[in-house]
Amino acid sequence: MKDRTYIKDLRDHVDAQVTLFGWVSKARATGKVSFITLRDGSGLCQCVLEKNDVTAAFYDEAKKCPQEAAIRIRGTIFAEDRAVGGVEMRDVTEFSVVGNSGEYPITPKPHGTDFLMKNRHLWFRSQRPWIVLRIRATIVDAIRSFFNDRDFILIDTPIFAPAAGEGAQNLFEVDYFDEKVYLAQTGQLYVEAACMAHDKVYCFGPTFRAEKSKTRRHLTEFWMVEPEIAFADLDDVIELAEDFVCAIVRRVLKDHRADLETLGRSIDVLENAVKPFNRITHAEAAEILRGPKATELLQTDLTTKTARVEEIKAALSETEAKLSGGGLKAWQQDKLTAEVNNLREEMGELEVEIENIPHHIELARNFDDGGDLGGSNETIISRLYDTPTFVTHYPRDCKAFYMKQNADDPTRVNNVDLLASEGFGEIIGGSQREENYDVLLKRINEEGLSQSDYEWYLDLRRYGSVPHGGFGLGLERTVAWICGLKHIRETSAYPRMMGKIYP
RNA sequence: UCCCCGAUAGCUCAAUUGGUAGAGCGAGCGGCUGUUAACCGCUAGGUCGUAGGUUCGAGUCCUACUCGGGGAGCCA
Repeated sequence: MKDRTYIKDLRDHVDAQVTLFGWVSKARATGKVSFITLRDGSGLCQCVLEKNDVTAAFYDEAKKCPQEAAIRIRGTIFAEDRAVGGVEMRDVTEFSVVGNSGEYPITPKPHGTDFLMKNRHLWFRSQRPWIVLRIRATIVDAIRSFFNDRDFILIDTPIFAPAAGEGAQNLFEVDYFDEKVYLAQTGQLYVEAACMAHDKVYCFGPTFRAEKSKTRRHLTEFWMVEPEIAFADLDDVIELAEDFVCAIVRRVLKDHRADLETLGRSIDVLENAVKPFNRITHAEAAEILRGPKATELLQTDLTTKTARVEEIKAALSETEAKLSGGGLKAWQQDKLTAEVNNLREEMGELEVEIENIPHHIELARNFDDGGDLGGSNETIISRLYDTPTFVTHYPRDCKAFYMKQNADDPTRVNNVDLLASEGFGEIIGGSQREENYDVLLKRINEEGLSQSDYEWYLDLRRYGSVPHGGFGLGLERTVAWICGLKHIRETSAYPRMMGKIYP
């Protein structure tokens, strides 16, 4: 298979003969011309076969080629404005089937989520999921390059963890030779130890949460990258996070502009993700939430969403009247029915949102200064600004034991969360770590954790303890934000969620 | 754990107050020289999620269960 050209390179082969290998993504045939849209690992290309003396030997076979059959095809590349991608293959001289295809379950028509998830192994051949997984791969590469280029050392932290960090109810328990261990929910404590050896380190791998949440923001298995830096305070951590997120976004904009447009992602929103990001403290966030701005935002939401529902209702009755009016071709009926279904789906979502708004208003108004930000509050804060927003200095009592107590206000810690714009939620959580032995030990005891589990961790404060800190970035939430996906399951090739383990 | 919605052909969906189960796509066959979800004609394809109940009669009504979707709580 040496003589093979990839579709992404076809612009360099105009007027030349090439051989393509790939899968039939779409096929249409007329009497004497048939069109095959071919997909290889690099893109899509339309191949046009005309029935003539040259093609007689294989024309009928090619014409009957079903969706997703794997083929080899040789022909000449022409510049062609009518074809997607600007080039197409004509004057085909050779054609063969590498692997035939049966009745392919995923058709060009719409499918339901359940069906698509059960066919995830096939679904990601389709255009949108195909693009999303490519962007994910680019983001992973951007993450690795960012840290490697800055002399961070990669440390792989264990997935079997002996002790529960913070409360065992959201961890997966594993039988480890008759001993109870847990699947890691973070590599942070381990990466802190490595930080004292290498100064700048990061880990990047899967983490697990047994949270019984069935929402569009949760997976039970997801990837997290966690850098840790020595001789650093909270400001250093925030600066690193800011540079990091900017670098990822810039890389995706550079490599995937056309893909983002295909996904329908607003490029402007991503271009707004430049330094400096917006920065507020938890206390300021609380004030905003309880103040008129938050309520106003939600009231406006309520008005626009209610108006949209009325609009949809009008459109629905109009379309339904057209449908029952008769005199339509079958395909017109099909199209109108699809429109009706889309409208109904949108209306259903809006109605749930409208129902929740009063609750969210109450949550914001009565926000407790001593508590964590809830999901709806995060959404409110992030939607008030164009750039991603850092929220710092949360109350000590709602955060993990290892976070550095604030010097001016001991009820707060030097931590930071980064909220992605447009209500996509928290993509980063980080902090300066408590480097003082006595304070850390006191916190471990206060949280009711067993000191013996953390002796090794306390050692870091016994031998050359320095101010240090880091953060964790959730890969899937970042991909969802950058691609503008409303559901996190689409960011992973094989998403694991509550009640979902196949394929 | 709680609340709302759903389950009918391989897929997406219809089926009027309870009265013979339908369409499009996909599949198969035929036609058409430029298609972009092509088009035109024909063919095949169903224990209406499971188990009970009401009724002369249940896809339709009732109960329980299973599975799925969305949300709340909880969380990163």
